[in-house]
Amino acid sequence: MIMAKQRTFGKLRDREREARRRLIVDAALRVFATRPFDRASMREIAAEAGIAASSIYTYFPDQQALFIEAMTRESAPLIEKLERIVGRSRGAAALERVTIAFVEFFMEHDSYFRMMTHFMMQGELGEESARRVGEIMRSVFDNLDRLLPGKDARSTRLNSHSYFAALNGILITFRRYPGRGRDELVRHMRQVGRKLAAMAASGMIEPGKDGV
Amino acid sequence: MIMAKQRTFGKLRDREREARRRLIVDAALRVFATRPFDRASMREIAAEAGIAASSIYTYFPDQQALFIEAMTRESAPLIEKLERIVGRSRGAAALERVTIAFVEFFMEHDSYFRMMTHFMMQGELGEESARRVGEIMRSVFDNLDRLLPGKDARSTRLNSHSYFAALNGILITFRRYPGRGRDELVRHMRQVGRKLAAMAASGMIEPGKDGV
DNA sequence: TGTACATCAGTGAACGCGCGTTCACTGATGTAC
DNA sequence: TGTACATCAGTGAACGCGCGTTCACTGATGTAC
Repeated sequence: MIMAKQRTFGKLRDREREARRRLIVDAALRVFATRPFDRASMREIAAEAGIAASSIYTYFPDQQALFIEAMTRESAPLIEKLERIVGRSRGAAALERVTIAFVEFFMEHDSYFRMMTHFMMQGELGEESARRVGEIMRSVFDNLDRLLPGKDARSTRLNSHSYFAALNGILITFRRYPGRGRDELVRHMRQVGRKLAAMAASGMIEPGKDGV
Repeated sequence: MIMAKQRTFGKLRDREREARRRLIVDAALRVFATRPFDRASMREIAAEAGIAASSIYTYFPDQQALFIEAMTRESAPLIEKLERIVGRSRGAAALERVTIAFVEFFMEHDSYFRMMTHFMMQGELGEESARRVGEIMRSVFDNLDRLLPGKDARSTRLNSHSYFAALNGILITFRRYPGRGRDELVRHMRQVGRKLAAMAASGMIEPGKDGV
């Protein structure tokens, strides 16, 4: 009996702990919506969550762990969106839809994009962080695989890698291209995206394999 | 006479000033070879140049100006390399050569790549800085234009933008892909690059326009 | 049911650090007469 | 040629800032008897 009771209390405590972690991550995401993630301080996130900065360390070992958690959370809707598109269409049209979705998503989630590229570029991640970044990337690759089938699994994956790189490049290169307004840039990125999608459709998809 | 003398002295002084600016930029580049540019402090660059940190401010208004100058300097050999390739070859082969050159150059000039993406992404550059970044990008576009002619000037430029984005994406995405060694990654990036080059060659270059 | 004790999330203040930049000053060099 | 003065590159120390993280402590809650 005592054991059972303890277990129940333990579970409740765990659930509360989880809930509090979530609140902190929520606060972090709200702060990230305000400013680039690398200018979001622990103090500011704590203030947004209504707790002391030191309290964050009860739930996360350090800043990077919190950031990675926030990033993982924010990636979920993108992955779902890609799955939905890939689930109901194929071929060049689907590729174009994925591309546009990618551009729009990252324009809406600026901090996430910066975080993702930051973590992809800096390469001094802890083991766990590297694992989680890798996992997000693989989810994207898996979806692209279904749109860009090559002559075998290896070649399919290479297609996905190449196309993902191109997608990233669009955002990196033109998100802040100097001297143009935001709307103009979004239009331009869509255009570049469509170009790349068309190019990939004609250059990558093996005839008769696109499942349409 | 006096005027002429003054002018000569003035010129000499200007030349010396230029030479000293160069020495500081040289030192900065040496430091950038050691660590990511965003961890290179003014103090460290000054130490490398053998002067006091405060002396840098005699030659550059602030850190960003120095960094942009260093970046501009470091971009010169890349542009020259691209020009050489484009000058003596065309079509799919040239595109592949450009792609490989791009990958190799940025693997050798890590800090430059990080700086370039940093400045492209952050978008809060001063007017002069934005102008210089834009200038570098345009130099690359101009060279790509000659390899990716479209049906008109507008479409040619769109091709170049798209391909440049893809090139950037390769580096961003795979330069530090977790769990792989550097050589393995370079091989992978070359492979991805060749894939994209082939794709662009078949999807972008208008038949009869590639000048081969 | 009441009381002494244990646990632990949460806190504010402080630590230690590193940074870009400013500023009063120096000393060497050039200028004027 | 010699002397008083002006210029200005270069300096070291300090300013002011913001940050991630630690730590001794608190007070509320749960536990044991």
